[in-house]
Amino acid sequence: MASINKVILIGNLGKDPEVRHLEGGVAVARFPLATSETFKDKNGERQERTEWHNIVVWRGLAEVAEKYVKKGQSVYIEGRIRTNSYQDKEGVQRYSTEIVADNMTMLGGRPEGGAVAGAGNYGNEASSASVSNTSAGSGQSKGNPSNKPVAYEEEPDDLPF
Amino acid sequence: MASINKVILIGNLGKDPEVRHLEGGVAVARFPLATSETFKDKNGERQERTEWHNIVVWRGLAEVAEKYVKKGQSVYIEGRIRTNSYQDKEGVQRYSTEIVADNMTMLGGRPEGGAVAGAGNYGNEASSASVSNTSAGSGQSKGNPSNKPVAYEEEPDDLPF
Amino acid sequence: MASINKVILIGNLGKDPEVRHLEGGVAVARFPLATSETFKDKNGERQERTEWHNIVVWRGLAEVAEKYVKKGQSVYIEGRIRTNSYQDKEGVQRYSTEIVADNMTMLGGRPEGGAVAGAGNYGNEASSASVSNTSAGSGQSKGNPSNKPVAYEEEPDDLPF
Amino acid sequence: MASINKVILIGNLGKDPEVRHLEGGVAVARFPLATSETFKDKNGERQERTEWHNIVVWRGLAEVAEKYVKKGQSVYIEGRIRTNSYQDKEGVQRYSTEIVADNMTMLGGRPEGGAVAGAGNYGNEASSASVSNTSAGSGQSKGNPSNKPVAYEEEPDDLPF
DNA sequence: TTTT
DNA sequence: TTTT
Repeated sequence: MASINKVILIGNLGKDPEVRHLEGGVAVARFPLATSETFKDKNGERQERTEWHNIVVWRGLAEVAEKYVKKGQSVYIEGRIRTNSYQDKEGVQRYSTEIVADNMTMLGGRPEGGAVAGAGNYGNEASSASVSNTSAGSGQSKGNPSNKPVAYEEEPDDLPF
Repeated sequence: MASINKVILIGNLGKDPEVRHLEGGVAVARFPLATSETFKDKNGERQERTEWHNIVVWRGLAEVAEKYVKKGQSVYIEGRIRTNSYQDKEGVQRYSTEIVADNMTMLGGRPEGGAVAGAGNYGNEASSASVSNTSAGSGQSKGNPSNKPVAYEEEPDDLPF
Repeated sequence: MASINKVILIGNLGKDPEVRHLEGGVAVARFPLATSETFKDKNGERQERTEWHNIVVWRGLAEVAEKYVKKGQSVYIEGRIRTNSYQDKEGVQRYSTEIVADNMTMLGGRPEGGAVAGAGNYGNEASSASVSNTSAGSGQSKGNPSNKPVAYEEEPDDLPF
Repeated sequence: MASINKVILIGNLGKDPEVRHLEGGVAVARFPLATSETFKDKNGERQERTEWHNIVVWRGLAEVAEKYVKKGQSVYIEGRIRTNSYQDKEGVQRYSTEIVADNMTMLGGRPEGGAVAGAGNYGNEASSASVSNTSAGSGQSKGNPSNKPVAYEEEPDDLPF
């Protein structure tokens, strides 16, 4: 059936990406991304609300995230919403929502250390669709022998990442 | 800070909208929306995965939803992601993600009863930005004396709906 | 430099797609797509304005367009804006804007003949990213010996279509 | 009829905005915005293509553009495509495409003079939906006695800007 | 030149 | 947990 599931975010990373290399060499990176909006409450006072998004990127984009994207930086994300369900220890069905990104573009922002020079610095490298999403150097294991995907991290070939 | 939080969905309603009228006459409608994607698994078999989105619409759009949108129909939704947090009965912090829609356009689809004639039938009424989002006829209470917003349903003037 | 160029349209085809097969078998389809908006003029009268978009689709999507998409139908298009420049016969620089689609999903609508049954009928076939955008059967020329791409229709491998 | 016409751009201003104040005090700003994409040509060489978009912003956003947005800066634009038609001096029908923005967010970038301090500096002021789009201080004419809207710049109340 |  |  005709279906669209599309998300566009511009926000700042709350932490450095956490990168894992699954069996077969496929990379996955995760990081929290903050978006905030300001509004006036009923007393006319300016308020701010921050939304936290769990971003997941796969393969080539994950390796870009690993190398170039840091806490504090601003990125553009294009992807889709995905809600995973699992059972908590009491056996209750729980849900966890994440954004699977298929495009990520760095916009600059305030990197921490200082190593990353400035806004848009790695724009070309990181940009968007041109970053290959095919398996990222399978075989060239980057020292991740024991990492296992968590329960809801199904085999990458099973799902349309 | 520069921030964008935008969602675009095309999907089908899993149920008729549930509409409530808060104090002051502000309407809120909620309904589940399904999007699905097909992909090949590692055996080359076609698989389908359905994503369920919790849609929330306010004020004028809620009244449009109440009158014209039914289970099975296809709608275009534009909005933003919002994650509410609450404590479950064990005191554990839980999260619930919804899509607050600020544009909703009917695309037709498969209404159930038959009362709704056809695709796009009410398109003009329902369409998008032209639907007023200012308080929907405050005072003209539609018989909802006891309904109280749930905990995370804060006062509408407190939040940028 | 960090750059995004993204268009999302839902509209109706003004004509059947015109399909051409370039040397090498790459297919290109073009069709006009109407979007319309209604608004109140200063006398409070409802007015309608229709926008016409020149849609271009390549390769696999062009073949989907050729087979399944007809005048009158409603489609979802995702793509990017592209403005071609050329000189008119007086040597004046002119511009022509088109939308290069990389995702096209049929939403139904009112096909003419009647052969196309109903809304979303070919949704699965046509849908989105899963439609291959790799060269569409090169070699299997579909009888297009003399068609040459127009001036601004550069070699497909030269441009990121 | 169900119709969507939506554009999302991130790019850099090619010039400072040109602002005009129509009768009634309504402001309009225009500026060219560049987006660029890189791709490999058939020789495997990296090529870049730049797209120029004619951005138009009205009312409150125009005044934000006038005050805070400068050549070289990076902005996020959300709007819709609009193609105006006119007759050239030979009486031939010509078309000119522009993007009417209804959301503009500054992302920083490379302002020229140096007066504008840094990335996202005026983000809060400029941001998005919160910028009023109602008539921008009618009466407080900013010294624009003779400027007349060009032919295709119809009365603002006639069109859904 | 579409659709409502 | 980010940013302004």
